[in-house]
Amino acid sequence: MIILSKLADYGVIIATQLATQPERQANAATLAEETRLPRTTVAKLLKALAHGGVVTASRGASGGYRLARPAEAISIAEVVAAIDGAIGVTQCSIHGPDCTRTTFCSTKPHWKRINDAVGTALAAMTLAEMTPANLFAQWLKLPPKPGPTEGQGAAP
Amino acid sequence: MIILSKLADYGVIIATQLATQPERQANAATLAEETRLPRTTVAKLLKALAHGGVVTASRGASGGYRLARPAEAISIAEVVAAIDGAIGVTQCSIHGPDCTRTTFCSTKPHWKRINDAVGTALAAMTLAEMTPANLFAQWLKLPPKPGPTEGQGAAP
DNA sequence: TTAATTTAGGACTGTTCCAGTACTCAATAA
DNA sequence: TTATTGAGTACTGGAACAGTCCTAAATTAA
Ligand code: SF4
Ligand code: SF4
Repeated sequence: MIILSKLADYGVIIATQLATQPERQANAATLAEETRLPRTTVAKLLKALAHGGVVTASRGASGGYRLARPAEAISIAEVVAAIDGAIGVTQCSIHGPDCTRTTFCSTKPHWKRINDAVGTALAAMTLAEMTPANLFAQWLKLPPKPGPTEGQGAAP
Repeated sequence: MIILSKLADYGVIIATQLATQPERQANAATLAEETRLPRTTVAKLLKALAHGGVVTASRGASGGYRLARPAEAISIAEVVAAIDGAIGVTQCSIHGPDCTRTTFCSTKPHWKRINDAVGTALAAMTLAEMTPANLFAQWLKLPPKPGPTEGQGAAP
């Protein structure tokens, strides 16, 4: 059971690539080469990322994409949501009363806790932490985030 | 982007139904009526749950299913894995070097953290906590998990 | 102005996998 | 024996995914 779709996975790769050189403006073809992904697929994903507000686009000659915000301020959850849509564990977590069982389903109220925990897991990791440079921090066993961390126990 | 498949969702519902009366042995048809799910689908799911070690089956007349262990010792992750297979965020999290990009993928090493966090979220919730009876604890804002088996006593 | 570049926005297609059903075989109790 | 119940497998329709392609619009350079 793989949670992320291939495209969402690739989307994170592309966004991470942009995060390595935040100032540069790269076009779709260049990013495709650097990430070794199909050009057409990269173009499609960048459109979705732009639509989701993760990257900003400039059209025309010498145009391209760059991150809409600093990499530290973009979470993996945002990138994934821009491609695969809102993240939720069950159908009722996203589309509300779309599921016909919503009126009498006994497990429905309990899913919220799991839903929040999963969402937190994806929202806690930023693009900056996905870059290769950040790998050093993990090798050195530095604390992953100096700010609010250790969010294992859900405490709403 | 819905994480759980419908069948996994239904599997948790069925397992939770069994958890409400752990001593009883119920057959597939009865569980289907109680959960208001299609009989054939329930039968299919119970087979998968039995295969995954979540429930034990007794064949023959007056046969049926019951939980393989106390509800407090069965996590949601187990139930989901019994139906949808091993849980992982990316392809490389489960099938290892199946993805052709595994040798040069820059994001691969970072997914582990997210993968663990998601797995923990699903492993932390037990079937006992999914039962309707446990809903009282949340209404009273009691600590979600006082201990492995301490939840039975009535809360003041 | 003209031409080249680059993204925006759909439309399209083949494939895979999900969800549900049906059938036969094996085991058990009355 | 015989009715009951799960085990195992096979099958099908349909939805969603993954990938490609085309035309229009915006921007820059000549
Ligand atoms: S209402 Fe129940 S069956 Fe429907 S999506 Fe929510 S948990 Fe699943
Ligand atoms: S190796 Fe990279 S592209 Fe392949 S599944 Fe892992 S993260 Fe995704």
